[in-house]
Amino acid sequence: MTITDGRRARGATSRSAVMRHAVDLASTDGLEGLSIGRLAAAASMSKGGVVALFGSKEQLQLATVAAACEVFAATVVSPALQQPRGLARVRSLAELFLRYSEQRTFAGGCFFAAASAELGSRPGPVHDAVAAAMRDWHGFLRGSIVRAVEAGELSGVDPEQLAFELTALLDGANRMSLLFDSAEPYRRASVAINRLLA
Amino acid sequence: MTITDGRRARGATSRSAVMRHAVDLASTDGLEGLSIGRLAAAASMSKGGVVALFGSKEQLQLATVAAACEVFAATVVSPALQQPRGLARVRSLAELFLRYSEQRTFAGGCFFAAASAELGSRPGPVHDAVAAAMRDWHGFLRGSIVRAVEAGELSGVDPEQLAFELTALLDGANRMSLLFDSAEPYRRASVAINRLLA
DNA sequence: CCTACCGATCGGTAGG
DNA sequence: CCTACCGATCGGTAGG
Repeated sequence: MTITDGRRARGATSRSAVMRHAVDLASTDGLEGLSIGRLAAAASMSKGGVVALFGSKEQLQLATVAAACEVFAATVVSPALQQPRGLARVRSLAELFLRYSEQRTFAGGCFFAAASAELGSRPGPVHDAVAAAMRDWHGFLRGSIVRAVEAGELSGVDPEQLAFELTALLDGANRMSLLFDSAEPYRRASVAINRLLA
Repeated sequence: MTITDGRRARGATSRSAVMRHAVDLASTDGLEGLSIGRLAAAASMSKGGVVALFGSKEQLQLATVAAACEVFAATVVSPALQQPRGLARVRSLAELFLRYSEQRTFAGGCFFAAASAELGSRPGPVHDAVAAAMRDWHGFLRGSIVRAVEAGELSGVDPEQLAFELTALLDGANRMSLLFDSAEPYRRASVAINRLLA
């Protein structure tokens, strides 16, 4: 027996439409700066409508983090899966991340860099969701490095240590590019990463 | 002829007392989240009093950035000047930065990491003040590296490139330690920095 | 999904 | 430095 609930289908469509605005607003103004009123205005909707869709600001923030995860997965992780396991995939992940940041997939640069800086020292469910997303990403990167080590393409390497250094360089390039409005940090990061993966 | 303006002297004392609270609030809640009302409450003062001392929120933010610069200079830069020019000073700067972050000199970790992430994509005088502070710090680090190269203590090194990599590792350690509430990133950063400076 | 409304807080001003 | 106040906006509720 199929339930044909038109309201639920419309709700899902509305949610994803509003979500696009939410992710953009949060990437520039932060998850705390993402207000229900301004989001409603951006989505040409009433405040009550946004509240009806998401319930509370915290749930809106959690939905926004989840939506950003999907964008990140589609932009960085999925394309890298087209590459064979091992060093090629590690290189691909680094390059795709730099492109994702440089092309300003999110208006305010890497969504997770902004979110983790904003929530780094404030406990709560939203902090935990951001930390979990970062853990997933680090874990995926580290796993990819492990494959490269197993294949003998990287020798004398501690995967955890290399994962730390790669993410530091990727995030550093994102931050400095935003702060100084320059593309040079991306080239600096590439140079360092190529040396680490040589 | 000496001007003895008791009000001005009292104003300066009050300002620096309020400033200490402002820097702490901004390091956890961000420069935008630093509200005049909560700062007044933290300093046991009326809102009007805070406004009288600083004039506007933007001027309060600028004063807060300046105060954070002084703390950073006293905690990281000045002690490093005790070391002789060259590689010893570069090592000292890196170690002092990691200690400054790990000891939570600011409640929310490195003040400038938080501020630059928050204001990275929002133009204005406060953004410019933060960017200028970061530029000074990078310039000092790069200059210290140049001395080490000139002294023959670092060979085959591009100072600009090395400065980028060091700051990426230092900021990366700060961010990951805050996000995951762990001291491990500091050890990872030390390992990488020791290799770069070997 | 809407309108209408709630109490709280925002940055800032007036006047002393 | 204070009190008293301004209009705007905040997150959220009520009722439909």
